[in-house]
Amino acid sequence: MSPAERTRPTGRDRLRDSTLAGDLSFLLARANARALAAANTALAAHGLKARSYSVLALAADDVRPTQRELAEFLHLDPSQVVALIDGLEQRQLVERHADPADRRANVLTATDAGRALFARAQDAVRAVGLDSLASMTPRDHERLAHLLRLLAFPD
Amino acid sequence: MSPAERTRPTGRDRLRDSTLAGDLSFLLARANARALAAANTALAAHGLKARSYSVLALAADDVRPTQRELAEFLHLDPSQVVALIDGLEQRQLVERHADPADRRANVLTATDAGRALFARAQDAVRAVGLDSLASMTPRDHERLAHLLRLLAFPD
DNA sequence: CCCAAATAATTGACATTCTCAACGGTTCGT
DNA sequence: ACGAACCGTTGAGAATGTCAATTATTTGGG
Repeated sequence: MSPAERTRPTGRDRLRDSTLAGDLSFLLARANARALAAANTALAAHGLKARSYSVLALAADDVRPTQRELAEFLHLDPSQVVALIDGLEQRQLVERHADPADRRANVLTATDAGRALFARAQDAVRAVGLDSLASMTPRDHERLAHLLRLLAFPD
Repeated sequence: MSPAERTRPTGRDRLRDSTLAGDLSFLLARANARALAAANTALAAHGLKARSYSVLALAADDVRPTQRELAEFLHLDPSQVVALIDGLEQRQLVERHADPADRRANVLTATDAGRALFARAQDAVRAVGLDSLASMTPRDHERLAHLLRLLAFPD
């Protein structure tokens, strides 16, 4: 143990005791950064990232979203959705279908291969997700989800 | 009301009922995206972004962090911290001080102007932050902070 | 019905941010 | 004393974010 660690708080603790560390937005950002990093490493083996995983998840869930709906839901620019879907479509994981009700819009669906890959990717994400949440009771987990929903969907 | 809205769930609701929408990581990402956007628009008037605001906050809070500590705490690459501090230092808001205990390290402090700007920026952030949290009781607010801390600082 | 305005997807340009590798100066362990 | 590890810095290249313009389609008002 170094002298500094005995005589005064270590740098890590000084930062954790800071005003910023008590700020909800900061905690949100840091928790998200951690979850994102964990998810991305888990998904890398399947050739996915958090973004493409989210798109694939919605396509595989029979939500049949249009690209605009995806953009709003994932907080992305419509042009980013184009690139995202291009990548998945080239890998034959998803398909664009012209919406019969509005031929401007494309409805996104998953192929069988897309559903299969998503199932595997979901398992991988769940496996690492447990690391951080193992110490949290199911009750707290549900509480957290509820409170986050209030922030994620305020209206 | 359009026929589609009466006969089946609207696109927005279909997405919110999806499996992905129940995922904690997704809620975290979306809540963070919203908070970040709100903070950034509030900070723009002061020439700050969430990142530079965070750095300034720690400098103004007498935490005296080194650049490496900042990088770890904010989940940034050390090279990004350099650019961030360069910007703040050129505006005379913060100062780099060689750490007497370790001359490789720079300790960051805030100038009087930096503290003054931070105080104003903090007010601006608080003003918009209340919008999303107004419907949340102080009790829930504290619960959420506690649960997020578990995810943000797992060790 | 017709036309202007609004909307969905796409493209391309540009800025910002992320990620890495390399380097000089400093400290640490042995 | 010496090699390994570490801090800050620089620079390059990839990935992401942001925005304007374009085409095709829908919508609403006259």
